[in-house]
Amino acid sequence: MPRAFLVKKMNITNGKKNWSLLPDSVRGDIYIPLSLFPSYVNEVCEGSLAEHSCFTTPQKSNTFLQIPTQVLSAQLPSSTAQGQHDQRPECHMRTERLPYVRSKMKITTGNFLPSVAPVVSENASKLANTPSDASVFTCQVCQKTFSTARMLKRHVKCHSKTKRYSCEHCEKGFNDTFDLKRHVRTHTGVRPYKCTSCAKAFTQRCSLESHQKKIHAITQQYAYKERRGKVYVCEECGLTAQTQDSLWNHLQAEHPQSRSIDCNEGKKLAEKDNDS
DNA sequence: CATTGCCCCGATAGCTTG
DNA sequence: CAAGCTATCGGGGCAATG
Repeated sequence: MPRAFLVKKMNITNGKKNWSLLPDSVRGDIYIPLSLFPSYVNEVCEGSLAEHSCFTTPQKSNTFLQIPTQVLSAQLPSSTAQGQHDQRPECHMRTERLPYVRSKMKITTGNFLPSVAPVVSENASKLANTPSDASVFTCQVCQKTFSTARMLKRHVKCHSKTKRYSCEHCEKGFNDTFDLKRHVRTHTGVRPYKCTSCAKAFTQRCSLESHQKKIHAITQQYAYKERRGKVYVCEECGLTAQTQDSLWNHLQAEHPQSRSIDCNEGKKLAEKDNDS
């Protein structure tokens, strides 16, 4: 039964939040009215063309899109919006629905606010002279900029139809193994993140932290984007271990048939090879 | 040594449910 | 409307590779 949360609909409410007023260090996101998105970009995104064509070398001129400076400097087209549109056939749950358009776009460089964001590489070259001296790599599909080619290359995949990892339960595709693993928990019911104040448990850490903050007034003492302690999750029963060895022992004792054993076996062997 | 791929992560949007 | 759920995607560590 398709969950309705997967049936996303366009909900571009201009002015819902004035993201341009927020410093990137605080939010890093801006909202893009769909009306500002050039229609021909959609055509460009068809098929795998995006994956092949949306690179620019750093600082080089960008003639792929000619979007007015005043438009882009305030509101850039949503990359994920187009990506989602293309990705519809990947999931049967989403087919024959309105194309889901994410209104959010993350500004990843952190070096500039939307109001002063460089539009094309002429301005980007100026950005390269910022103290961080970060190069700017621009996606030619959505004009999103990245400080490294590596980030751009990965971003380009979101414009592509192809998903490398698919869920064996629902055939939904993901670009990231971790995203797939996290998704599978929705089928297996594994909820590794348990609230210490009540009996509730969650599939994602942020859900737990949100719950603790709202319900128990427990605020995590972490800085923005600070990493929490790593937990090793048994995807068979949801048990969490503090170390890989603990998880390994648990798997051997409780789930000897688990495929996780095989995966961990490989890692263990690799570690042994490295040690020797 | 630079690049690349894999893996894991947090932040958050947009949705459903009660 | 608050709480909870899930997907998306950028950031970054680390090991493998050329």
